[in-house]
Amino acid sequence: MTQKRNITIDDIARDLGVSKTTISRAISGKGRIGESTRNKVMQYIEACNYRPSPAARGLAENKTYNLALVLPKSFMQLNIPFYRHTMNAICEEAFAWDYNIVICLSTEEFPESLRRTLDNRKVDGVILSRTVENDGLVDMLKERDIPFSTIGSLPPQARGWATVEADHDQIGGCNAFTLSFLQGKQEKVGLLGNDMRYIVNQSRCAGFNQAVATLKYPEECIYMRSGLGKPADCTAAVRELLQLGVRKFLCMDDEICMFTLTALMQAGKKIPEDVQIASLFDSEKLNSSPIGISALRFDAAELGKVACRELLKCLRDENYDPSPILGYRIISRESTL
Amino acid sequence: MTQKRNITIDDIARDLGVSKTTISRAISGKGRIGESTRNKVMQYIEACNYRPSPAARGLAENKTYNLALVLPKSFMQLNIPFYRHTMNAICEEAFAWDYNIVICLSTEEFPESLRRTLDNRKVDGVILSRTVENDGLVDMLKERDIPFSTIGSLPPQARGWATVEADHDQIGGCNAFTLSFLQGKQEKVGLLGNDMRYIVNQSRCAGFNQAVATLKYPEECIYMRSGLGKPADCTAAVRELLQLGVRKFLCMDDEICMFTLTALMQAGKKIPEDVQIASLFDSEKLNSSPIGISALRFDAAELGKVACRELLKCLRDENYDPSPILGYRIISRESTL
DNA sequence: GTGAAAGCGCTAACAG
DNA sequence: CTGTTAGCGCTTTCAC
Repeated sequence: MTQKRNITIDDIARDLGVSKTTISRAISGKGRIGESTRNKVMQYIEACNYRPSPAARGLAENKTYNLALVLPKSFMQLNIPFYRHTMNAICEEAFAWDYNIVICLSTEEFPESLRRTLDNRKVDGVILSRTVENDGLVDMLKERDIPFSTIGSLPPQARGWATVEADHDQIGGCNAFTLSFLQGKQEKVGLLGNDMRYIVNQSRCAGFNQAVATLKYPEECIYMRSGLGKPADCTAAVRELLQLGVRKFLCMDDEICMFTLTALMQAGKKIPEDVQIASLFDSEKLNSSPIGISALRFDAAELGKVACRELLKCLRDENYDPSPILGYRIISRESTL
Repeated sequence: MTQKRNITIDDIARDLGVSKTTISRAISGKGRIGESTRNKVMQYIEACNYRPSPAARGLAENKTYNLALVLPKSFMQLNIPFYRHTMNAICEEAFAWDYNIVICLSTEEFPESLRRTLDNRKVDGVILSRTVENDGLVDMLKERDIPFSTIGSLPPQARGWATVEADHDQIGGCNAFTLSFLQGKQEKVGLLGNDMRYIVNQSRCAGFNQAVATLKYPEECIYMRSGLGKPADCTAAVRELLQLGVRKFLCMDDEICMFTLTALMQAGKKIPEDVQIASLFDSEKLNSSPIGISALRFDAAELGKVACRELLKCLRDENYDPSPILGYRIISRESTL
């Protein structure tokens, strides 16, 4: 029952007794065309359920109507809510523009997937799902001069390389959050984080530093520990800080926060009576905590959506915002009462 | 520094003083071509870093070199390790064949994403990441006669509709696992699951039933409860079964298993002394249990890989296995000692 | 406002 | 073994 050959623009032109140019114009809306002919064409198209071939259009226009979303392989191994939410939003936004998302599992260590996708000219633009220091992928994109947007800010030396650099107001948010976390009597505070090569961690750190500067917090009351990706490392750091008399634990992300919480509870600490804990990134992971954790909330989905949308606008030569900044919300829960 | 226009097959033909057909043949390997000319061409191509345009090739061959991976939106909201692992493997396999994966977030309730991708002829084939009863997506694929493979078996009435129907030996695995779980003295057993419209749950149930039949387990000792997607529902079911004297809890998947475990511990039961628990699906989620949970292990990544590979073989007109079945492993841990 | 014709870059008969 | 030629389906000058 399926027609062998797909119906083409020529078929329609013949059936309607007009030229294919006219059909093309009716569909694209470009060029001048009579209202009546246009309606006639659109109706016919609707009736026979015609769809232009993107391959042919792509060849003629030198476009693919595809965007690459670059995801680190670790996204596949670990449960990282942030990536899921951004990916979801990106797919939805792309759909709204009649674009498709192709997945590239690439990092600087394994750039092949993205590289070949670019070599093959399979996409019109790229979305980088995270930003890292000295990212070879960014260099690759810049060299080839292909439009791309980043989720998260680029490091200072690469500022402006991306077509779109979308981020939350990490610094402002972390500044405000730290300010409220540290209010009241001055106590020793620990800032715990994982990999500092991630720009996002650098920004959070910067926000924190702004806050302690404002508060004129003495340096000897501040303890920073990073590289705590493994639970054991985090536990060790927590033990050490407890020993040193730290009473406030600020975690750079949700995962570190859960590690820290576990370590704190193992140490027999009562929260918030004995010690306080909070996270600079809220996520559903914090839900598995027996106690509500105060956290800074960012809208991952919105960020993905914006990163995708502005890139698409650029590809369409519309006005776009090259560096959209999104807000934050401070969520207060029992852990800091 | 980037050459404005991409280098084409014609450029090479001209530079090398041969026809473009020759170039085409050298690249594709199809048709006869002299060893020496071929080398000459390949060398030149290598030197100038030429890549054929997939858009042009696609137009000529009526192919896209893209595959769609259909994922339920819930994948984006929930932490479901299975999807992550299959997706990872699928992307890798596609990469190995120089194909790209485009993501369609679609379910029967929201088929638009897949539908439009097909309407636009953006892909050569489709991979369905799960199978459900009466899936509208399957009908859509079959109607359009587009090659597709499923991860998981199709329901009986749709058997054979897919190009490739890849699955683990759910029935055999669940049979064997149940047999070993139920060994020893005959006790009341509960089978807990979520949505029975998923074919995978039906298969697991079938495997379980085979086992109890073999063991001549009396019907009044078997308690099945399904639709336990919400923790509260699961807890209620567990309470009820405990009341009824059930001592063995077999869970159809990792999530239900964690719910059940929590409910059991809340009820003050000691495992495995008081009650035993096991899961018909092993995953990293079970790691967050304080006690090792016996489980049936399937290799999600391998399944995704096979589903992708066999589909690709089919698209290349190579011999392929339309219904690959993968094995399982029984993992014994403390929960059933 | 509409049409003719020349591509876009590659594949695939069909000759030689 | 290699070249000629005619598309694939759509966009886009440039005339009319």
